[in-house]
Amino acid sequence: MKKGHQVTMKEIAKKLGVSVSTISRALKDSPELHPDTKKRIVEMAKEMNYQPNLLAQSLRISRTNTLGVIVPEITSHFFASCISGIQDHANKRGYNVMICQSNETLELEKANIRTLVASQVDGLLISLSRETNQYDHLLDLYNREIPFLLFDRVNEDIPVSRVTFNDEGGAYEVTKYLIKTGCKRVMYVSGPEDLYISKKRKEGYLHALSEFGITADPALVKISDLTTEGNIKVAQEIADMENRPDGVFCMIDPVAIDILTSWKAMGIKVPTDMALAGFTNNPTAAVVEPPLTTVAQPGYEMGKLAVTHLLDQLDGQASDDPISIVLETTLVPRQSTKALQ
Amino acid sequence: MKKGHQVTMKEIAKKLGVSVSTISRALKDSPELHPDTKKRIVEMAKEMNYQPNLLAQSLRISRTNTLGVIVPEITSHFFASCISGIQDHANKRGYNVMICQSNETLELEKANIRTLVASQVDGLLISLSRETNQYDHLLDLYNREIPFLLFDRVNEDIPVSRVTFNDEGGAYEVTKYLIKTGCKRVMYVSGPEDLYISKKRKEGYLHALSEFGITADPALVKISDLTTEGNIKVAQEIADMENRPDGVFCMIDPVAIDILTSWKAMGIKVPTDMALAGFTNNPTAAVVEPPLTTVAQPGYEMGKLAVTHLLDQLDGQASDDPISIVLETTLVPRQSTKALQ
DNA sequence: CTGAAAGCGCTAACAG
DNA sequence: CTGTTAGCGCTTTCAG
Repeated sequence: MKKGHQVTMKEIAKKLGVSVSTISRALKDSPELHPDTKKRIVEMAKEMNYQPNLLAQSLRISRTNTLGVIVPEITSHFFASCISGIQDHANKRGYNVMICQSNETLELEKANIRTLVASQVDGLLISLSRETNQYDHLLDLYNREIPFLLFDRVNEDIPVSRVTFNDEGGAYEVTKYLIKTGCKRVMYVSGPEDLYISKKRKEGYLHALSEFGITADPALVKISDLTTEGNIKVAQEIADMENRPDGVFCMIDPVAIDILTSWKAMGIKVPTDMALAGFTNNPTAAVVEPPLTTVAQPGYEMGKLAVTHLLDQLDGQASDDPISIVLETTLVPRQSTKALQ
Repeated sequence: MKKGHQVTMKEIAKKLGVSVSTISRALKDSPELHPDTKKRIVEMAKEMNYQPNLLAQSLRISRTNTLGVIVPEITSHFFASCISGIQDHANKRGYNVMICQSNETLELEKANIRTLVASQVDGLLISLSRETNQYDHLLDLYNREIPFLLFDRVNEDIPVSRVTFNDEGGAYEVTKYLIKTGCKRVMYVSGPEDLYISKKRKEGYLHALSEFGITADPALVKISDLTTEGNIKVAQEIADMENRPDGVFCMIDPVAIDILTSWKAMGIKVPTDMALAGFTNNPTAAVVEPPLTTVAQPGYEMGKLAVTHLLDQLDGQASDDPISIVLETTLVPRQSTKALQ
């Protein structure tokens, strides 16, 4: 299939007997131009259904007005919300967005960066894959002075702006809530330990424990690989414990939901036998039975802040010095935990 | 913030004392080139960390190897799955993807098309917004011979390939299932009547009724505007009916879930008082209580088929004549309906 | 086997 | 106010 012909400035110029530069000027509403010729040109352009070739324009002005976005998984509701926020606010400022997903692999993350850079995007918004434990590709971006920032899944060693949630604070709040609703032995189900959020949320968990004078018990921290199978395994392990926890805080909602489902099948009641809480506030969290207590992370807002900061840097409204933007989370109490007294 | 300098072929040429065309040939592994010079060039390119400028390349060969995708809503799990399928398979064939969302508005749909076309994408994959009831922008694409196809939210009057689900068949199956599990009065809760899927699924619903010799009762078709408020209103109306249905098939899962939630609050039991079924198989459908009987639509697969067909057309492996690809759906029986006897 | 030259569509000095 | 010219980075004839 071959694309049909696109009208160019040259053709308008020929038809009107003027030069291409005049066309160019007329179409960008240059002041130094006779109003009449301008009018003639604009009308003719419309009549011929002229559409500028952004490729040529970008090549010429060496700016594409396009940003690249890399997320681990587009089908995750949270990342989809981020993208939505990024796109809306990029468009608002005249920018387009190219979205890629790394499918949680370092290899694709690198490949995505390569093609986005080759496509001459003006900047990049990146959320790291789970696999990413080495950062040459990011340092390379940094060294080549390609503007980018990290959001949500960040690394703190790269001298670049990042947008994160107050993960520690959110985890602290939910753990505190579990304790205040009567839990004496609160467990934390973490993801792989090298993940940024695994660490941060554990810090919040530990912080809450210590605040209530509870000694952290290593038996009350479990690690899931975050697959459904892994989550089910953890659910089983907890059920098998001689001295079960009475409250379980899971690093992310899907873990909590898998555990909830497993427990249901085993006849374990939530929250009476054990209370359960998650993190993220996925749509599913609201509809499971019982509805899941969790911590809301406004993804759209994160996307908006991230893209706004990057664009501010690009057009000089913000300093190039890296900053860290931290969004607050909100505890969403539901029925998977007991009520406050 | 200014982007750092990017290495160009010119610079490699100067450093090596050869011409730019030689660099170009070496980098695309042209056979008519001395192996030694080729090797020297490739090594130098790597050393200098050369990255081709896709913009310049695309302008020259008038092909971008980029496809544009427009979906109504990126945060919908179904569309996110489609995008995922599109992206994976586009990448596999050396294409990039630019994703846009119309936010269910005609205006943004048009604007998205305009910028994607201006960006010289090689083709477009479009799923129409709910608002789209006029098709000039698509006919324009058609007249300008820009390759595109429609998927899921399609219009049948545009002479262009489309990829859809067998909506009628899916609706037929689920209605039949409701009848076979004992429902005598099955209701259909539709979306706005001009929507393609509203019509198709209604056809399937009516087909099943007639097959069982049941006369369609206009009181057993309700229309929701698909907002949560609208859905709740419908739930209330059903509850208020003197002669309630005993089975309700909703056009999409969110409607069913909102109704389920409303009914729960009113003390109506599902499926004993009324059975309930949806369509799409959203992640939430599996976790509500009771789990929702629904019809699965493999979004990833749809994306894959759509992009594969478009790329086949682009590189001549498939005819340019429009075809209609219809994917089958799968009934997913769960506990929101009674069991088969 | 390699180089020179033209040109993709556009913008931006520089002249007039 | 408008045209001429050069060139963004790359590919591709056409010569040699």
